[in-house]
Amino acid sequence: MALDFEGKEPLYRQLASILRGQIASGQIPPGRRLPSKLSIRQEYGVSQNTTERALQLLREEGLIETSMGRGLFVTQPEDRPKPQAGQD
Amino acid sequence: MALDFEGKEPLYRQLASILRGQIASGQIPPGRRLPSKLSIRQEYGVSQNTTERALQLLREEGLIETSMGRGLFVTQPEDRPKPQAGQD
DNA sequence: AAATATTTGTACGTATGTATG
DNA sequence: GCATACATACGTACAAATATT
Repeated sequence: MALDFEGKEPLYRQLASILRGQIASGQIPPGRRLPSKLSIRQEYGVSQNTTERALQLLREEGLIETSMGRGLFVTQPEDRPKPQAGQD
Repeated sequence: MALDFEGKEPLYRQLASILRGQIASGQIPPGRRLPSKLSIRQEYGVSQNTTERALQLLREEGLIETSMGRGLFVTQPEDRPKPQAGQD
């Protein structure tokens, strides 16, 4: 998956969608660590800010938890809140 | 109210708290427009980024709504979601 | 109608602090 | 002590929607 830099969908939302998909599909299973923010940034070619915003969305959705100095982790499904409307 | 630039509390949280207080106290009543992001930035001496993050918190809490090109508005209390824990 | 100003939204880059390994 | 990784914060630029002149 790659970002559409020309599209109207904001990059941080696109990035969030991609990562959300990887979590939903089990490609990155619960408890597993995600790539570091630096890796994500480099892989998708976006800024730290954009990466941060994307991750914050996932954090709000309860899909990931961040552990300072350790990394980003996929939450256990039973720990996730009920999804509200409008998260694609 | 002013920000404590030396304190350990992040500036964006401090700023959010101040604005939250102004809303809660009725100083800025429901339906009323808040100062623009530029004004906020200038008044408190923080960056756009920091202002944005503070406002995003309030947006998540349902205290404000933003209207592109128009401004930031205090939501009607009946439109706000039940407050979750940990919003000081 | 048209140009200008205001205001929010997105995005970049950079620097520094703090926690963990 | 050093490397890795997340967190906060700064400044800047431009796009998009709205309001004003």
